[in-house]
Amino acid sequence: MKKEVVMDGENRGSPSPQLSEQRASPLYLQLYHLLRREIVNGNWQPGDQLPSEHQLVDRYQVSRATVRQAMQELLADGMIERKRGRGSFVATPSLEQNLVRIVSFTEDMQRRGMEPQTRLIAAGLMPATERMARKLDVQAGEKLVRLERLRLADAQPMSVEVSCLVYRYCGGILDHDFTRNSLREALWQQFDIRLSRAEQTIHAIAAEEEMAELLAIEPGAPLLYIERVSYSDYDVPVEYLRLYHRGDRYSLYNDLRG
Amino acid sequence: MKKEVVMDGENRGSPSPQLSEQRASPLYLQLYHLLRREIVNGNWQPGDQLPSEHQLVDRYQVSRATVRQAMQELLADGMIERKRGRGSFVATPSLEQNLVRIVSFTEDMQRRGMEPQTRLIAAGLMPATERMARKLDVQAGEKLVRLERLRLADAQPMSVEVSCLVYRYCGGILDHDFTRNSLREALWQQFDIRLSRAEQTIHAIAAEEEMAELLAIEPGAPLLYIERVSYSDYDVPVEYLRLYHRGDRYSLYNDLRG
DNA sequence: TAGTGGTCTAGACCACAAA
DNA sequence: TTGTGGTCTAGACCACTAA
Repeated sequence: MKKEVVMDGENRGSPSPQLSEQRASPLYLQLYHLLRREIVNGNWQPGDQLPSEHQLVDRYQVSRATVRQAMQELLADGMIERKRGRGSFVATPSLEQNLVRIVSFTEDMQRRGMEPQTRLIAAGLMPATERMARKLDVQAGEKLVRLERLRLADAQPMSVEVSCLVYRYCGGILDHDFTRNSLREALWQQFDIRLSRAEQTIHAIAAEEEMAELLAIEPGAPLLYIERVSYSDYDVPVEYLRLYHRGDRYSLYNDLRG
Repeated sequence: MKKEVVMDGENRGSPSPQLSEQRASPLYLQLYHLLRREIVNGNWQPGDQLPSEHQLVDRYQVSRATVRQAMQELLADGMIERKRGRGSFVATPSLEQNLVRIVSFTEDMQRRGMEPQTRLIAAGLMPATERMARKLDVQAGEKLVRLERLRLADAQPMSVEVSCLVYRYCGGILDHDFTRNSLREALWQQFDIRLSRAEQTIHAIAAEEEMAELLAIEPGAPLLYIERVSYSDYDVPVEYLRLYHRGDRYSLYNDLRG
């Protein structure tokens, strides 16, 4: 860098044309989000080469270490691959990612080479049960939005998703067409709520009669059942989601360290 | 650092008393493994404070960035927590770790606050089936060690583990007492094989009659079924493992990024 | 106030891949 | 030979915690 300005916390020497000088968040995180957006929005496709570290240093006027830290985050997300001597490339999305990132059903099915489709089973309001209230950190009885959708892959039932959202945060969300648009998208665009992280548990359960009928399987057939609580930027629980995946059609994949 | 020696790749100025000067592996990885060992061996207990970055810099004569890189790896493993202004601490093992690291049944159960126990169902040799051969990258019919164990928690059946190992790599392993000692331990001590990573898939299946009997459940009851291939340091597949967990007693947990 | 981890810079040498 | 990412150093300022 050509800056001779001493860093003083207020102004570290006009960081870049595009990274905020207000230091709302660390430079490496700003750069991370900026690059991530290019990938998520599809501006950069799987296999595409990212700008080199050197180019990013030049373009955003930050040090190489800062660029590398941003890249490291993308790597941890599984969004890029890096090859010494060659460069950094947008990763081909893998099945593993649905145990690392929050992935939409549509995206998930496309990776599996299947045609996704959605049917709305039910949409309405309900009071929070004890269990839901605990998970969402609200009072029992608090008004929730309940959304039940059947997901199909290649025209065959794959999963049932039951979403429960805190009404207080996203009242008008029921106006949305959930068979066409993603719930996450709606939360973001209409209510400025970004789901920044989630916690989930994974179980094997037997299908109850009602669920079996929806999924076109025998009652008692095994389901991969996932319970997930998603949190906003401010670490407030926003959604309590239950996923019922057909055991004969759906599985998860991941890597372990030794 | 007080070195005025210029780094030249052969000798970067006698790095430290305890980190190899031969640069067999990067300094930060050596330090990572060194610290990791202290934790895995139980020399440092959950909640214990690790030496500060500054102390590690002094002790091992490396730069702070190198220390931080080692710490970063431990953090990614979920083995430590770091608190600004306080220090780094050995993490209390969480249930999440069995989706991040290879965790022994014993360790897993202790985290769940249960008493682990093992019964040997079968141990012997068998020829590799087509499927196994593919997974282990050997010829179909190649001699494998097969090990079947029933795992109990609080004296109740929890899981069945079926291990298949390439006989060529670890012939004499059957002499081991697998109800008392871990398979990983034996591979390491007797054959110098370290399982450095693994790939797994997670399914929900219905218990077959035989499995149901072992696990003391009804035939058809849901199982969390995991298929795992573990690789050695040299990225050679060593073990093909099948885990059958009782759906009513066992579940997995993990965090997602937004 | 002293000590911790978090962020950032500027610059170096390295191994690796491709032309 | 050039350009890439991988490793490493030395030193700086910051925010946070606890005494």
